[in-house]
Amino acid sequence: MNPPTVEDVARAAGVSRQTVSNVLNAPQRVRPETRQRVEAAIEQLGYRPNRVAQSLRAATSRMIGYRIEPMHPHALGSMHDRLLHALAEAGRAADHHLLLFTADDPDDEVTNVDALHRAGAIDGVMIYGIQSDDPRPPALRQLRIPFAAFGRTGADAHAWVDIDNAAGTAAAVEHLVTRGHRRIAFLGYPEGVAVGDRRAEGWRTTLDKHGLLDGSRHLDLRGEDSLANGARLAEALLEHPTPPTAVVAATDTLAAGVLRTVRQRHARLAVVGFDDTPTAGALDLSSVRQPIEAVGHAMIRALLGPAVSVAQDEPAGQLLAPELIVRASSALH
Amino acid sequence: MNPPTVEDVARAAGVSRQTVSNVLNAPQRVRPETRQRVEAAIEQLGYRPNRVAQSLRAATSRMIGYRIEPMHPHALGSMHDRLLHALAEAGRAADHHLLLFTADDPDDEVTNVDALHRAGAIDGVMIYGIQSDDPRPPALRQLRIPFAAFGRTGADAHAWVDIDNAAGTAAAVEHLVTRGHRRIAFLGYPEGVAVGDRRAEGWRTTLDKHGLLDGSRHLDLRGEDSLANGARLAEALLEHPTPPTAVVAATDTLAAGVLRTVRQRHARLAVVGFDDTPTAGALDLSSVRQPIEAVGHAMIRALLGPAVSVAQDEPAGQLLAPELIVRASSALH
DNA sequence: AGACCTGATTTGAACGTTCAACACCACAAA
DNA sequence: TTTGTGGTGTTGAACGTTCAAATCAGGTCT
Repeated sequence: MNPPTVEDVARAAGVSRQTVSNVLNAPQRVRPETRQRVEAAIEQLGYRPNRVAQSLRAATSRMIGYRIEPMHPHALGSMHDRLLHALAEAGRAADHHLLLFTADDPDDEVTNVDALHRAGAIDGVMIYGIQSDDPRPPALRQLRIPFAAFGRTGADAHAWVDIDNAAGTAAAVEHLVTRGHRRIAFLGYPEGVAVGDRRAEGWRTTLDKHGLLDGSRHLDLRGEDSLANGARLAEALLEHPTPPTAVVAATDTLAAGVLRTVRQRHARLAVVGFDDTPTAGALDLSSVRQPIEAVGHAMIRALLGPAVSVAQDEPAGQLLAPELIVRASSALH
Repeated sequence: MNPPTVEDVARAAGVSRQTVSNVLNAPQRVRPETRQRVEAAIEQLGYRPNRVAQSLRAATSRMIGYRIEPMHPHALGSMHDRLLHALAEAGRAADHHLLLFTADDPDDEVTNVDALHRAGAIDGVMIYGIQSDDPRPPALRQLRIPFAAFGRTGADAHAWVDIDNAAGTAAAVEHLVTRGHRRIAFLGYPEGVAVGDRRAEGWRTTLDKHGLLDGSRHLDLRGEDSLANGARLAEALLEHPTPPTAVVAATDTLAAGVLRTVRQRHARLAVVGFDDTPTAGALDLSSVRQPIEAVGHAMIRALLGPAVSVAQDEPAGQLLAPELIVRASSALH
C-alpha cells in the first residue's frame, strides 16, 4: 500500500538495493540480464524513485523559485502566464520544477528566497521585472544563491536573458515609416525605468535614421503606465498644432488608452503597442510580441547550464529579438 | 559554510539534537532556561530546518501540484494569474507551496500528478476548469490523491469550490432590468459546457422572474468562445426584427466581440461580460467579477482541512458569490 | 529507606536514496 | 602458482530530521 522503495524492487528482483539504483543511474554497470530482471520488477511494482530522498542525499531539490506577484491593478494581462508556462515547460526537460512563493517587495523577495534556499526547498530562483538599480542581483550573489534574470541591471555581472526592446520599437517605427508616416510620437514610462528607456531609444534612433527627428520634441511623452494616462497623453498629442499621424507606445496599456481617445474623437492616428497582450487582439491593436517561450528556455539554460559546463565561459547574457504583429490599428490608414 | 543543522545548533547550545527539535516543535517540553539557550544558538547560527529532511521523515512534502496551461489563444487573460497568486498566498499561511507542472490534456495531467505524487513531490493537487464529465476527479480519487477543485462535476463527491455562476448572470440581468431594458439577450458557450449552462440558467430564470421570457427564443445564442464569434452573434441579434437592447455574455471575450460590432455599427446595445478580465477595464465593459482570492483560500482549506478535522464532516463544496462591476458599456444609455 | 512518579533530556532508529569501499569471480599476465 | 585486473555485485554509511524508547535527576508517598 505504501509506495514501493528500492528495497522492495531489490527483493522482487533478487538483487541488492544498490543494483536497482545502478540500473536507474548507471545502467552500463549492470549486466544486461540482471538489468532486465530489475526493470521488470520496477515495471511490475510501479516503482518511482522518491524525489525527497534523492534531494536529501544529493543536497539538491531540483526546484526553482518563482515569485508570483499580485496582478497589477491596471495592467492588461501580464507576461506572467506565458513566462510561467514557458519556464515550467523548459524546466520539465531538465527535470526541474517551479516552486511559487509570494513577497511584498524586492527586499522581502530576497528574504523569502534566502529562507527557501537555506531550507533546501529551492536550488535557485528566477527573477524578472529587473530595474537598473535592482537590489536583487547583488543580494542574491552575496548570498550565493543561483539565479537567472529576465531583464538587465546597469552592471549585469550575472546571468540574464532579455528582449531587445529597442529593436521592438525600431521595428514599429520602420513599419509606420513604410506606411508613409512622417510624424511618429512615442509614449512611454517616466525616464529612469530601464525597459522604458530602451524602448524610447529604439524609437529615437530609428526616427533619426530616417531623418525624422527634427522638431519632434513634443512627440516624446512619458508618464504612468495606465489606460487613463494613455488617453490623456493622446489628447495632448492631438491638440498640438502639428499633431503626429502615428504613435508608438511602450505598452499595450498606454496604447489602449490612445485608442480610446482616437475612437472618441474619430481621429486618424495609427497606433502600435508593446507586449502583444490578449487585449491587443481584442482591440485590433498592432503590437510588439516578445518571444516568451524562447525566454523561458534561455533562462532555464542560464540557470542550470553553468553546472554542466563551467569551462565554457558562456556569454553572461542573451538578447532575444521581438516580433511586430501588425493589426488594423496601424494598417488601415 | 554549509548550512547549519540541528546538530550544529545542539553543539553550540550544549544540548542534544532532540532538544533543539523540541524547542521548535514542542517548546513546552523544554525548560525555559534551556529553551532560551537553544533559541539564542538558532538565532546566532541562522539555523533553518531543512524542509527536505522534514519531508522525508514526515512522508509529506508540503507541496501542492498545479497544472499551468498554455494560454488559450483567444482568451483575454485568464483567471490563472489571480488564482495562482491567491493560492500561493493562502498556502503560505499553511506553510505549503505550489509546484507547477505542465500536461498535454486532462489524462496526461492525471498521469503527471500520479507520478509526482508517487515520487513524494506533492501531497495533493489543485484542479480547475472542471467539466461536467471531467475524468480527473474519479481518477484522482481512485489513485487516492488528495485534491480540491475549482468547479463542479455532475456528481460532486469531492472537495470543490465554485463561483455561483447563475447568480452572476442573474445580477447582470437585474442590473439591466433596473436600467429599463426589457429585451435582454444571452450569448454563451455551446450547451453542455457546465459553466456555460449555469450562466445561461441565471439569465433565463431572472428574465422569467420579471416576466420577460416570452418570445425571447431568438435572444439565446450559443457558440465558440471567441471575439470573432461574439461579433458575429451580435450582428445576428441586431438584424432581428425585434432586436434586444442589452446583452449578457458568458465571457468577456464574447462581450468584447459584441462591443466591436456595436461600435462599428454605432448601435445602441448595453453589454455585460463575465470574468472582469483586464480587457473589460480597457473596454469600459461591465463585467461579473469572481472573488478569486476567496476561492484560493477556500481551496487551500478544502485540501488541507480534512486532515485537521476528519470528525466534522464539512460540506463537500462551497459556493461563492460573484460581484457585478458596472462600467460604461451598460450604464451610458 | 525503598518504591514510584514526573519532568527534562538523551540515545537509537528510521524515512529512501546514493556514494564509497569492499568482496567476489573469471580470466589474463608474469 | 601467484598476482593483477576489470566487470558485477554487495554492504556500510550518510544526508537532516523526528518518533519512540531509554536515561537520569529530583522529588513524593508509603
